[in-house]
Amino acid sequence: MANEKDRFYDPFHYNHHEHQLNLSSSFPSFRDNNNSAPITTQNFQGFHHSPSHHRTTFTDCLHGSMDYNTLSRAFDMSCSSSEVISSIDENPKKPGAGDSAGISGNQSTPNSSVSSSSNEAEALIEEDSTKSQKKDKQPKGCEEGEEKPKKENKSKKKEKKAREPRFAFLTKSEIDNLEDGYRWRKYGQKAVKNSPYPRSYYRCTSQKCSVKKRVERSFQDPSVVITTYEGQHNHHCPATLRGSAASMLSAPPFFGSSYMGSSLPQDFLAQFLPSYSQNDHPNPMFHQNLSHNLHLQQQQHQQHQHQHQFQLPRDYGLLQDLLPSSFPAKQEP
DNA sequence: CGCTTTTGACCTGCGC
DNA sequence: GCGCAGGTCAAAAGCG
Repeated sequence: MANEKDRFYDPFHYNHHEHQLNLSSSFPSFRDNNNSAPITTQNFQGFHHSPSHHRTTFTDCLHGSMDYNTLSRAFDMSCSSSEVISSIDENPKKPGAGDSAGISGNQSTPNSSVSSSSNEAEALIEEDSTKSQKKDKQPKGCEEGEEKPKKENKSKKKEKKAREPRFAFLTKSEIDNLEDGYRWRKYGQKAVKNSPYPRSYYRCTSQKCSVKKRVERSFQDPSVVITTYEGQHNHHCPATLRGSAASMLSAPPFFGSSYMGSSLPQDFLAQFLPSYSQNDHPNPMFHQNLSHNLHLQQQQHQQHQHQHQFQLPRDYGLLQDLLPSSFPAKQEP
């Protein structure tokens, strides 16, 4: 079933000094044509060696059916303020691949040198894609605004409702529910098989917005939070409307203050912005916030390097001080 | 009082 | 068909 979700794109390979995160090794669908060296457990962990710090260090790995919509959706929604280890788009895997693996981690990857987090990322994707393909159920009678018994509703729902695309992030944080500028209401929590950590289900509290997110902690690396967004907000980020601090939230986490002066955002933007024409982005605030934030951050970085210029959310707090020594330092003017 | 969280029950789909 | 696991519902409890 070859729909547009089955298209694969080359992953990003973020090379910054010797740091490289090549999650293509985790995803058989992806191979780096130029640099086949997969990330090893050592260099992956070295990259993230700081223990349980809240950092904004987007590394890379936009992956899977990574088209513009997915990206923009991710940028709009994934305002996680902690260290984003990887962002993963829904990856429809070939059928027959171990669906049961889920995030249980009992699957074997072709490349044994991938990090555990990468393994788990793959597992997550696998779970997402396969589940979303095979159980496209949305047994919500309440959405139609009618009060009917559940069974009646469900028996009616014969036709499969297309599931919203998902976008998952691995985030290194001690905080489970990361601030992303949107308001969420928790509607469920489930124990995850083979994991001591539960999975929480959240819905956007905005009316008519059906975006959901799942938050769970990696059982392999408890410092990693796996956040999976599903759907696209049909409204502005509430925090965006409340000043510059919030406006940061509307930009992706790697535009945060941690990277001021670093080349990563610029490099990253150089890859991305051509496809992000201002006219195209569904969220008019995106570019405004993005350019505004970058400009503001550069200005303030030069003037007040050691001060926090924004009213950052709780997990932004330590950003300035917590960059690992192995990470490229901010360029002093 | 209104909103959010908790939590047990329920539903659905898949594998065996 | 049954059991399992993921996902959702909704009443109750909690909170500001």
